[in-house]
Amino acid sequence: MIVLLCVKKMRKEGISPDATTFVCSLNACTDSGNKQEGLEFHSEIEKKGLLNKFVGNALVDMYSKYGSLLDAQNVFDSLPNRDVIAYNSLISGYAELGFRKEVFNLFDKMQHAGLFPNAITFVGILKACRSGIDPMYLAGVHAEISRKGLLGKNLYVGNALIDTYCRHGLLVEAHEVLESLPIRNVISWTALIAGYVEFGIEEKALLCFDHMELDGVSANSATFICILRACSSIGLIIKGIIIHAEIGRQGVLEKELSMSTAIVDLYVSCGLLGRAEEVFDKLQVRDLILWTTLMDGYCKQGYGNKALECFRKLQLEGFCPNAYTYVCSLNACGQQAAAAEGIQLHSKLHTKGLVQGDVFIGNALVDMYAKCGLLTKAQEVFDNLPVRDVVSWTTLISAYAEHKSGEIALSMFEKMQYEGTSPNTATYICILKACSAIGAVDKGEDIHHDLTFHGYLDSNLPICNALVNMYAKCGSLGKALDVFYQLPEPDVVSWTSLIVGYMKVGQNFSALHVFDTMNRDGTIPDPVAFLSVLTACSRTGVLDKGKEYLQLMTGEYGLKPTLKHHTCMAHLLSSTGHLDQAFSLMENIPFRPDIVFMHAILDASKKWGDSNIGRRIFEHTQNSRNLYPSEATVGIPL
DNA sequence: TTAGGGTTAG
Repeated sequence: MIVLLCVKKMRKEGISPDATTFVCSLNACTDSGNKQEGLEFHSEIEKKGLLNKFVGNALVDMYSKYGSLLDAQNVFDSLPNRDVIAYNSLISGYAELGFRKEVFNLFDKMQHAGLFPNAITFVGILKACRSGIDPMYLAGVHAEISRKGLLGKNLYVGNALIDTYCRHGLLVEAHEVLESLPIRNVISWTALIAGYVEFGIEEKALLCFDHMELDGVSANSATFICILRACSSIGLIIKGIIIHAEIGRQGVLEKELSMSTAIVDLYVSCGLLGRAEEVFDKLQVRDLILWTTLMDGYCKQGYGNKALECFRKLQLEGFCPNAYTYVCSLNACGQQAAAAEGIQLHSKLHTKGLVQGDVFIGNALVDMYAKCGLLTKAQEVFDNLPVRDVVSWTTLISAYAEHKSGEIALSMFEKMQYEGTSPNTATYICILKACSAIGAVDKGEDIHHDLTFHGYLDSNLPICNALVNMYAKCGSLGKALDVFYQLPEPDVVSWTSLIVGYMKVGQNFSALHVFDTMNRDGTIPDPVAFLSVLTACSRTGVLDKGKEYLQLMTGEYGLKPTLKHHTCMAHLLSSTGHLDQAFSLMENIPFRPDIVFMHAILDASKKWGDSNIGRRIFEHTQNSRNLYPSEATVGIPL
């Protein structure tokens, strides 16, 4: 800005800018993004015939940085002699926007012209290699950089190489490059940490962060943002709070909104809504990304209503929702089964042309309709999508699997592959769920073979769990056990699937035994595991054990029982003749009992011939709403 | 006087 003011002052004093003045002015325009003034300088330069090598290069650089690649190319083509700097400027411009072919053409051309690519050229080449290239090619570029001895001398090249490897998920290679560098700075470390976070290897990201500090390199805001994201993803709230305090000490928090966004994301993702709101409310300036982050967090925590409230508020504050915001609002509508609001959003998105224009929005719409139970609408939106990706298909398959249309889910799974889309982890989990819902164990076995063939079972615990669960629910306990015993480290989901498997074939005492084995094994039970073991208790009528497990759940593990847990206990109490205790449970739990709960007691009161309890239940029912007829039974669904 | 690296919601 100061440069441009100086030039103005110069002109007032009657001094004409020369080529050097123009170079400085063009750079000032480039840095400040002052496009209009840059264009004016360009035409003045042309008029005055001041286009020398330096001015030309500054122009190429300016247009490249503006992303006006046609203009950059035109200036470049008009230069009588192009040096390495001209090539590098244009290469960087094309690389920034992902025009790989142009970058590689220029790279060849400069060498044919007898020019030697330098470190800066390779930074551009690496940027062009961020996506869409064979990793083998990247290894070749790496070899060439090493051969030229550029890695030891120039930190920029090393850092760009780390980043490029990371973007391909080649984290071992990226880490090796970092280790091999004679000097590393905060950017080298941050690039690697970002890579680990992006590919879900948060533990390694955190190790790198510690290593970096031991190396004497201080984190900056970019590093903090990455590490906060790691904490948020794996729910490492204590570490997150420590980082938050550290950021506060360094006083960098107020400067960057993106850092506050990462902190809000951390708290909301770890369920500390109060803290998230506190940080959010204190901010003087807010942007759409911050609002959307809060909305997304609310959705993930199951507060779709709060997310929709945000959606209204942010618009009142004058923000115009973008595709991300709409995706979050659609998620919230689905979660709340708010069909009316969802339909309203759909028509708005349709008017804006976003339904056809953005596959994420299309997918979110399919999901919203599915979650609202409007499967015909979901199918209709899906059919009209101009592009369908694996997420579109998986959303639809999941919709049918969830709504007891396992057969349709299976046929969609076939159609998806026929139309050339390969299933991913999420698709396989959905389709295995569909198989278990309709007892299609044969189809499940076919999928098992596919999964083995594609090597999924060696490393993918969620898929293995879905397989154990599918065999268990289909009553093929032996096959469920076969998969289970192959698992190097079964988790609570694997164990719970096995418990369900034993119950499915009526071996309820064995189910209890599995739970005890899991506990001895050191696997921490979750609410679903407790629901499964309480179901087994209620089926076998072992009241003492049931009370023991509930005590374990609330005492040792500090978990809050849900209505379903209480329903198991009510069933257990009443079926063992303790109707009074069951009734008092009903009166004392912090939930309104549903029809399943009522039936659990009513059935037993018939069995024990206690019409008095029956009457009391009936009276209680009269006072309760929400007692729709239900197909649900006591405990975990088998 | 001209070229270069990491972070920010689906």
